[in-house]
Amino acid sequence: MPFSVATWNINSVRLRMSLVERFLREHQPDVLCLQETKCPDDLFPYEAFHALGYAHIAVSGQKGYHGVATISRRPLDGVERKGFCNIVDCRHLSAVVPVGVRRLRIHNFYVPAGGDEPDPAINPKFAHKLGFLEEMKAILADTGDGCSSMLLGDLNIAPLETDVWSHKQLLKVVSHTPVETEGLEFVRHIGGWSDLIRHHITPEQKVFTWWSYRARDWDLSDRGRRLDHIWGSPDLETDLASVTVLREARGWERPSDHVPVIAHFNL
DNA sequence: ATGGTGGTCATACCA
Repeated sequence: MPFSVATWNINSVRLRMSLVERFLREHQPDVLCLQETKCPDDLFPYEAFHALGYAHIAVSGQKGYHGVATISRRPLDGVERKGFCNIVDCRHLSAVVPVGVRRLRIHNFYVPAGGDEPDPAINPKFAHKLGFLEEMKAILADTGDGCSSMLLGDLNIAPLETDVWSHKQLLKVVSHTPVETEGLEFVRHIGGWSDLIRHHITPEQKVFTWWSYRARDWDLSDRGRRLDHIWGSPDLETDLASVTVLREARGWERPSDHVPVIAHFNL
């Protein structure tokens, strides 16, 4: 049975609802995980999603900052919102999607960006990011309940050398410092997760999902990073059909600085 | 070494 899931840091769902609608019409993923919705739950644009056939929506939003939402054409069961680092940020949402005889738990994450200075001693935002990673080690691919699992979202870290435009020039830049890249890889390994984007696109090949707003010509300079991820329990590796990074969406009118990433499965 | 752009919510804060 074909099944697809997408992740997209939308940077304000209300401002960019027309882009979301275009994406859903053109790609029709079964499940869309949004980050940085910047939208309180009571103001979420439910109706626009319902009109496109997405009847099942779980949100964890707050005013102005952060916020995640999981939008689905199939029922969502067992919705959970985890808190991290004793801060009331809306950065996680999980739900279980029944697909045929199988059940798929989908964790939607928005990891803290971490500020500019990569030193936890002087930058509380970076300390928060490292603390968040520490607590993410508890999110396991196999929880023994018979579900396959996915962990996806804006993890704000580009772990591999080919996940950034210049490994050497970004080694001291937040998102690609060794403490972050090694930390994220540890979270992934200890949780038993497979990096599904890299399962489909070899590590030799550069892949980016984010390009800064500050570049004069993002497309020409191509100084991107792979900050958005799709991880899965190892059983999903054999079910994975393809992964699409929708680079063209960065060139849409008034774009997000992140683009959608879609994983297609045969479950 | 610096500033570059964009969103939120009304003034700086965050990315």
